[in-house]
Amino acid sequence: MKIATWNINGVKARIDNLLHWLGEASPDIACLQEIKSVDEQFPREAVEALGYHVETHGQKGFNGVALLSKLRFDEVNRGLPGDDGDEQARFIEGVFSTNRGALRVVSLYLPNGNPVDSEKFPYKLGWMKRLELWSAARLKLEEPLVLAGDYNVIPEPEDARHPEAWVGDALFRPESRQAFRRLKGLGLTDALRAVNGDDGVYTFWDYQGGAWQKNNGIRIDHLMLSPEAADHLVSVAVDKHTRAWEKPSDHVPVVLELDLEQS
DNA sequence: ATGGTTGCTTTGCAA
Repeated sequence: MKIATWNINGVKARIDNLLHWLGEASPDIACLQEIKSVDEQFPREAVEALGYHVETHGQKGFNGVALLSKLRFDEVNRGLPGDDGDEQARFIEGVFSTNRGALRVVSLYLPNGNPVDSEKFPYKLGWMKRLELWSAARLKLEEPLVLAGDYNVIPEPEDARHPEAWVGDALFRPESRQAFRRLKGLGLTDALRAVNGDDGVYTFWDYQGGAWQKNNGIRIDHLMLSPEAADHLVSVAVDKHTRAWEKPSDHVPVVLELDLEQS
């Protein structure tokens, strides 16, 4: 079972890249972020033609997440609980049937949080607290759970080519990193870190300043696994080559393989 | 070096 996450930075601008990547990577479940589209305008027919079921949680202009799955959805839940006033589309959960029972997969787009002296930073930290509470409740189910997405958090200095340039940024502020550590402390495994160690693997390179050419990257796209999912961890790969494509997203896909089968 | 790039809500905003 291959489960991937990719911030595609606009599904309408990226549809050719998305279809090409789905064809070559063939994930069983793909978690997309920043579709920047309302549900009605998501190019679902083109994706369905490749054998995927499509569930979206979109909004006009920005944010928006989606789940694409070769498996039938048993259940879909939109929105992160804990704040009825939160209108931003950043969270969608799908439930699937496997040979080991229910598998839960979340596509999440955590708030960026910049600038830190605006209301955006407390919104980010509040969102992370809600994610922690939600995760703690889900972990009690003792099921395979994959929390995949753009966390907008650089967990450690090793996750940036130039960590000194990120000091003070919402992605690297102590409060953001602490909240990420609290999430891990619940018992979640950072899959890419577990497989690769601290060896400078990145998932995002800014469009500006020749960041890609200089490998000035950061690792902010993460797949967090419950113990029941981590027990089945086979491999994690970063599809770095997509960053060199025409009209690339500034993020690249991360692909997780679990020793689970659909049923 | 107060810049640089991309996508959408477009001549501003969010990333």
